[in-house]
Amino acid sequence: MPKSQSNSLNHQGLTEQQFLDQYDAGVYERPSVTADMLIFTIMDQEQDNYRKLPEKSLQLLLIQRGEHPFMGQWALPGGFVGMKESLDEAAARELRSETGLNEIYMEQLYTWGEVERDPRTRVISTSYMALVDSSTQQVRAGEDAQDARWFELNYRVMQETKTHLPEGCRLEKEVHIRLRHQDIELSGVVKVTRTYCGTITGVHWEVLQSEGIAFDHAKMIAYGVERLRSKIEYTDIVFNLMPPLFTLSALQQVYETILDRELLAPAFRRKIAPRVMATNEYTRDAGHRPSQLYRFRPEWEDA
Amino acid sequence: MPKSQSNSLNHQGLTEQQFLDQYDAGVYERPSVTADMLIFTIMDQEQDNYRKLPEKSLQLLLIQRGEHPFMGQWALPGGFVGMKESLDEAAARELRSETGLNEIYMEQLYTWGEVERDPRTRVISTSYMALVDSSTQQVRAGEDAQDARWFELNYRVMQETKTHLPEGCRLEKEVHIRLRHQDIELSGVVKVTRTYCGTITGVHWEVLQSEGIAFDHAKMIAYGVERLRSKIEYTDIVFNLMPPLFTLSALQQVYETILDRELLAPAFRRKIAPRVMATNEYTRDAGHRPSQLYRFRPEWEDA
DNA sequence: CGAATAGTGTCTATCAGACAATATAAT
DNA sequence: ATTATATTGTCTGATAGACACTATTCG
Repeated sequence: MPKSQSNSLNHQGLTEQQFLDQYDAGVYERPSVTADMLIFTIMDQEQDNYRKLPEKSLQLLLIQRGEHPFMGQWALPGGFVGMKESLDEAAARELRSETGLNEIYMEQLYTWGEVERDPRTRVISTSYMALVDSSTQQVRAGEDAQDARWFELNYRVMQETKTHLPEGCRLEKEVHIRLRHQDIELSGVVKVTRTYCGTITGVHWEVLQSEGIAFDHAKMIAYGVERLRSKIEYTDIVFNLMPPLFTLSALQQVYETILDRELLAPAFRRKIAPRVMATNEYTRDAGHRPSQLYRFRPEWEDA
Repeated sequence: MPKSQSNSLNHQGLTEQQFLDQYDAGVYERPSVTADMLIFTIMDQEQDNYRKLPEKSLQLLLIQRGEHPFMGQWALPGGFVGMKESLDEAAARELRSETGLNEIYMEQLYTWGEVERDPRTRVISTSYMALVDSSTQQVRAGEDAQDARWFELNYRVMQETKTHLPEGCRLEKEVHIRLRHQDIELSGVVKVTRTYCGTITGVHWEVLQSEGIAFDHAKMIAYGVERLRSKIEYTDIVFNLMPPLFTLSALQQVYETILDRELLAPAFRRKIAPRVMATNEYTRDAGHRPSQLYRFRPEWEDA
C-alpha cells in the first residue's frame, strides 16, 4: 500500500497522525461482509450398459443450515469476513474448512449488496467460484461434522421474453435450477432481466422461487453457472475439473455437461488441440476402441 | 427475497422469530464498505492543423481529497455504503453527486478486500465503472464545491517478465498509469502477477508506486482499464461514450485510444457494420471529404 | 492541384460447422 | 460380426488482416 505520508494540517489543524488517532470508526453503522463459495466439480453418473461411457454431471457443494434463519435449508459454504483477514483469505478459509482442500482454483465472481438479503442484519456477500477435480483429490464433503453434500446441478433456461419499450427493449430470462443429492431435491427459479434503454444496459437478478435453497443463494448459483459457462469457452479453467490424465472424449463430455449442449467431436478436438498433449497411455477394458490419454498443456509451455 | 418461514426450533429451542429477536448483530466487529467509481469519458484534444481530425483521449474523473488520509491527493469518487441503500444504489448516488448525471451506464467490476487498504479502519471497496458521453451530456465536474476534475488517462504496459517455476510459471506485468489535468500530473505503477501452478492460476494486483493517487486506487484504475479494453471488444459499451450521431472514423478513433493500438479501417468498418445504421447526414467544413453520420443500432433491433 | 480523410474491393489465411469415412477394442 | 467409441480427412462458409484503389471536399 502507498503511504499517505502527509504532514499537512487539515481544516481542524490536525496532522495525519493526529487525525488517525482521533478517528472513531464506530460512529457509522456498518454492514457485515461474507464470502460465499460456489464449489463445482464433475462426477460420473452410475452406468447401466458396461460398453457405454459414464455420463458426467456438474456437482455443487452445499451445506445444511443448522441454525436460523433458513434452518434445515441448504446454503453455499460461506462465512463472515474477519477484521484481520482479506476477502480472498476468508474465501480460501471457507473452502479449506468445507473441503479440506488447499491449493484449489478460486476466482471472485460478484458482490451482492441488496439491503434485505439476510433477515438477521445487513449483509453484503462476495461470491467466489472454486473448481475441484474430485476424482483425484479427496474431498471430504459429508465426512465433516457439518452436513456438506455434493448436489447434482441442473441449470436450464425455461423461458425468454422480449418486450419492446418506448425507448428500448427488455429481455427477461427465466432460469430453473435443480439440485439433487440422493432423495434430497432442491429447486429455484431465477429471473434475469436485461433492460436496454438507448445505449444503457442494466442487468437485474431476482429469485422468483426457492425450494430448500437458503437466502438468495439461488441467484448466486445462477450467476456462477453463467460465468462458468462463459469462462470455459475462452480460458483453461476446465482443466481444474479434470484429473492429470484424461481422454479427449471425457474432456468433451465435461464441456457438454457444463454448456448443456452437444459438440461435434472433430471441431472440438481441433480447438482443444493446442491446450493438450498426448501421452503414450491408453484406456483399457472399455468394450470398444481404447482412447489415448492426454494431459493439460499450459499456455506458457507453448514456445 | 425468499422467506425462510420456518417454525422449527433450533438447538436452543427458539423459533426463527425468537432467534431473530434476540440476534445481536453488534457482537462481531465489521468492516466498512465503500463503492468507488471509475467514470470514463472520451474527449477531443486541441488541434493545431485545421484539416486534421482532432485526436481523442480517454479521461477519468478524480476528486481531490480535502481531508486526511491522503489529503491533497486525488481519489476515485466513492463513499461508504449506507445501511439502507444497496451497493448499486450507493454507486449510483456517488455517480450522481459527482457528475450530476443520472441515467448512465454502470457496471460492477471487482471487490477489493485486503486488510490494510485504508489507514483509518478496515475498508472493503467495490469498484464500479461508468461510461459517459461528455460531448452531449453536461457533466459538471469542477463546477461543484468539490474538486472534481477530468484527467487524461494514459495506460501502458512497460515490462513483461516470464519466470519458470518448478511446477509452473509466473508472469509479471508492470503497468504505468499517467493522469494529467492541465499542469497536475499524477502517476502510478501497478504490478500484475499471474501465477500458474499446474492448472491453478492466480492473479495478484499490487501498487508499486503511486504519485498523487490516493489509497490503492492506482490498481483499481489499472483493473478498470483492463476491463474496459476487454469488454469493448465483445460488447456494445463503446456507444455509451459516443454522441447519438457519429462518424465511423470517430468511432474507430475511440477504439484506438482505448485499446492503445491502430486498427485497419476496412476491417473495422466490416466488424462494426451490424451495430450501426447510416443516416442521411454528413459532416461539413472539414477540409477534406465529408463523412457520413451513423447511429447505434442495438442488437435487439436486429430482425 | 495537393492534403487529408472517406469509403470500397479483393486476396489470403485461419477457423468452425458439418459430415463422411476409417480404426479398434470387447464380446 | 456387432456394438460403441476413437480418430482423421475434407468441404464449405464466415471472418479478420493486409493492402490497393477510388472518392470527395477545402483551400
